[in-house]
Amino acid sequence: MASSGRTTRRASKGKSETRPRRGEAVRQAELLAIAADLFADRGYVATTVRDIADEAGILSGSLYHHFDSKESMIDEILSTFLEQTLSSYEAVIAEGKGPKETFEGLVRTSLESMVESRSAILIYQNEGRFLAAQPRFSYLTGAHEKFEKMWTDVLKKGVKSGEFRDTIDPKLVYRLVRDTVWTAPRWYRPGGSLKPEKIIGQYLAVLVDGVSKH
Amino acid sequence: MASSGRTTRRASKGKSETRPRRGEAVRQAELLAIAADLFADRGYVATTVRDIADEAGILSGSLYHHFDSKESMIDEILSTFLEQTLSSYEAVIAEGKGPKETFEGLVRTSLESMVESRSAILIYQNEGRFLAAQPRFSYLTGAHEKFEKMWTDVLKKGVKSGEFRDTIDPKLVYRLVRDTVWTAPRWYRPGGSLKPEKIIGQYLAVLVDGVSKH
DNA sequence: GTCTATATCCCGATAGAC
DNA sequence: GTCTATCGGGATATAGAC
Repeated sequence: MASSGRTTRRASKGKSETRPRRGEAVRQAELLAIAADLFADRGYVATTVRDIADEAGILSGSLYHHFDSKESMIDEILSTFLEQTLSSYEAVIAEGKGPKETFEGLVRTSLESMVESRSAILIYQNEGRFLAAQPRFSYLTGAHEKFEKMWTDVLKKGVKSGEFRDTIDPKLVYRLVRDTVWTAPRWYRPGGSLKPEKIIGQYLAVLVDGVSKH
Repeated sequence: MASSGRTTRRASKGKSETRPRRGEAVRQAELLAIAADLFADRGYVATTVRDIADEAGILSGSLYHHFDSKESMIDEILSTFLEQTLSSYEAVIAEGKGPKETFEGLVRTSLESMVESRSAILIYQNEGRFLAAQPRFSYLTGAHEKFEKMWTDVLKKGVKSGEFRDTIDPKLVYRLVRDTVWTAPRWYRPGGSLKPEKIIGQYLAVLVDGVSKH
């Protein structure tokens, strides 16, 4: 969900709406998907609201019926993505397996999210640092800290259990792994001949072997 | 060097120049360093020529005495960086050591370049894809192909020699390693307490162990 | 080599008709 | 829910004085 207090959608004025069939939420999601692809490909600043409207087949002014601002669009995209990621990480950890399997699970779920959330990951990677400086996007820092704790906890447990080498620095290895899995969407093409399962297999082999004791 | 045919600097009109002492090249390098830091921190599109001029203590119009355009600045920054990187990779390979040592050398020289070229690496990573689509920056694709060949050649030799696992896919492992080493400048801070040698040590341990046969 | 002053363009966003 | 029309602002770049 979007950060508290924000209104992404303009307030609706009447109580009964005549037409829907497809609700406003559906239309909003369509427009957000278009915006996300453009933000990911060209960058947030370089993408104009006219670009987004063009792609949607409407005029730029019409976008403001659905969203308060360009900023609220990227806000919605990022907060939704972070929610999903946090939830998928929690699910992996809740399985209660050993450090090695949990580490594998985190790598796997991160890479798997490329298929559905490729644009959001790219936006998170490319625009995150810049946005995190603004109060409206302070939740980015919060999510970042949760992620770091989850990953480093698993790494530390693996060292303690003897499965991982005791020479690894959990914080640095976390950064390596995080940067690795979140950067793959730069060249991964959904629907291409290179399947996610192959990428996951190769990445798991290098990363798991890279931290394990032999 | 900049790509052929471009004139980054305005043509000088006279034959004898009265003043230099510190040549124009020095002043240009100063301004480029300022621009590179801003491009890296805020993004190329979000950085205005006024930002650069402010930081240099002059007015925006004055910048155009030194450079044709904002675009020629990023061009100069990127082409210089790619030249240096290519040259450092060639030096490592020319040592003629085994696949493992050569692989280590490539990782090491990439990470070491963070200290001197942090901004350029960030710009290359963040703006490269967008720029490569323009004819002026087609040399980015050329450099990219050379880098890929160098890295994958080393990986293939390691597989052949038996030092690296024969299950690795050189192209995919190359992408993992490349993304890993070029993403570290996102969080590395020159002059901070986290020394490059420590990062290099941890990264080498994971990556070399991750590809090696045990 | 820098400043003054400005041309030209395009951005995000708004008001109100339909 | 989209279009018409437009605002106010800020962008890159230029011409010429100093």
